[in-house]
Parts: sequence; structure tokens; C-alpha cells
Amino acid sequence: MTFSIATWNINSVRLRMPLVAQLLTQRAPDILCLQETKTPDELFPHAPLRALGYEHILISGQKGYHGVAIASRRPLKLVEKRDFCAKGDCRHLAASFEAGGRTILLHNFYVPAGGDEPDPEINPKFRHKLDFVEEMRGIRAAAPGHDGAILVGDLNIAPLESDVWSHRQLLNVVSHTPVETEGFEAMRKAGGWVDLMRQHTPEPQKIYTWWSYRAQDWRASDRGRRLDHVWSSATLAPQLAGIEVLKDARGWDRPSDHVPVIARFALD
DNA sequence: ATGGTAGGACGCCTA
Repeated sequence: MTFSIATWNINSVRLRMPLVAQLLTQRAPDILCLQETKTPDELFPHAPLRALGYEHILISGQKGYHGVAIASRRPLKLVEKRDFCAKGDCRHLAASFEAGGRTILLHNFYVPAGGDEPDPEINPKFRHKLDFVEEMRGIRAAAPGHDGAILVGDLNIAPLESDVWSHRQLLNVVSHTPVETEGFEAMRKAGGWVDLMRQHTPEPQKIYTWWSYRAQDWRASDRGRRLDHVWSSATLAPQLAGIEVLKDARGWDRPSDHVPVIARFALD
């Protein structure tokens, strides 16, 4: 059997529910992970997701900022909503589900963007981002009681040179500074996670999942970054059948500045 | 070196 999971920073789930419906209708992933839903739980748009067959929905939302959600065709069990950095932000959901006879643990993350100034001494938002990534070391790919784990989300860091349009020009830009990229890769490896997008599309091929709203012509200038990620435990990495970055979604009507990433697994 | 756009909520913060 094949199993697919999509991740998308949607930048307001209420405003962009028509785009979510378009994605689900066109690609029908088994599970959709959303970030930046910007919607308190009591106002989350359950009905259109259920109507499309996504009857199992977990949400962690707050008014105006952040917020993550998981919508699934198959049953989900809530495992954890962890309050990273104890700020009360809604930036994490963990759930387990069954696929191909395996019990899989899924983490959905929205890592803080970190502000503009890449100095933790003068910018508390950057300090928060570094602390958050450090705390993610506690999230392990080897999960007791599970046969494998998947971690997706907007991690707001582009770790490799080929994850940005210009490594040299972004070295001092938040999302690609050495303190972020080195801490990020160290955290990923310490947790036992495999970077599935790079397993499927090795360096030096460029991968971008985000293009700024501020570009005059995002497609022409193509100054993108890979801020969204799909990781798995080593137990699931050999089953990866493909990864697709839906660049076209950046050109949809009133788009998010991030595009969906869909991973497909072939589970026996 | 700078400013550029977008969303939530309605002044200004965050991305």
C-alpha cells in the first residue's frame, strides 16, 4: 500500500480554506499537516475538511498567531501538544496512526521565524528560535511503542547551501545563519532523523518551499528558500517512494508564501 | 543600503 502526507504553512486556514480544498481534491494525501492556521480552536473550519473525507482532525490554535493542525482520512490519536519554551505558543502537535501494519508517530512543527536581527543578545525572537531548536533535541525518531516516526513542518531554517537562492548573500539573514543551520543539522542528527527531501533530491540541486511576498515577481527572481521539511526515522526512510514540492501553488489566487510538500511512502 | 507584501484585527505586531 502507499501512504502520503502533505505539509503546508497556510498563513491563515480560514482565509485559504479554498486553496486547502483544491490541494486535497487534486492530490488526496492521506494526512495533511498545516502550520500558521492563525485561528482559535472554536473557529477552526472543520466542516469543509470533513466534507472532503478528512474526518479526523487535531488542532492547536490561538488567536491571530501561529497554530498547527492535522487533518486525516484515517484515525489519529493525539499523543502530545508540547509547549516549547513554555511561552504558551501553539507550535506543535504529535499524533499516532496506523499505516501498512505499522504504528507511526507524527510530529507537526511550526518553528519561530526569529525576527530580523540574527543576534540573540539583542533580539529576543532570535533567542527564542535558537532555544526552540535546542529543545527539539528531545524529539527522537526512535519512539517507544511505535514502528517509525515522521516529523514535518515549517522549521523556518534552510540548512544547506542548495536550500537558498544565494548562500553567500543569505549568510547573515535569519533562516540561513551558521548558528541556525549548524544547530539545526546537529539537532536533526542527534534525534536520529533522515532529511527525506534531500534523500530524494540530493545536493547540489536547489529545493525551495517558500518565496517572499515582497518580491515583485517571485517566479522570475526565484529567490526561494527551503523552510519546510519532511523527516523520518531510519526505519521508514527506505520506504520513501517520492517527494513533491508543489511550486505551482505559489501562483494560485491569493497564495500562501509557502507551498505544500507531499511525501509518498510504499509500505508493504 | 533599503524597502518591498501579506494576515489578523483595527493600531501595530509578526512573518
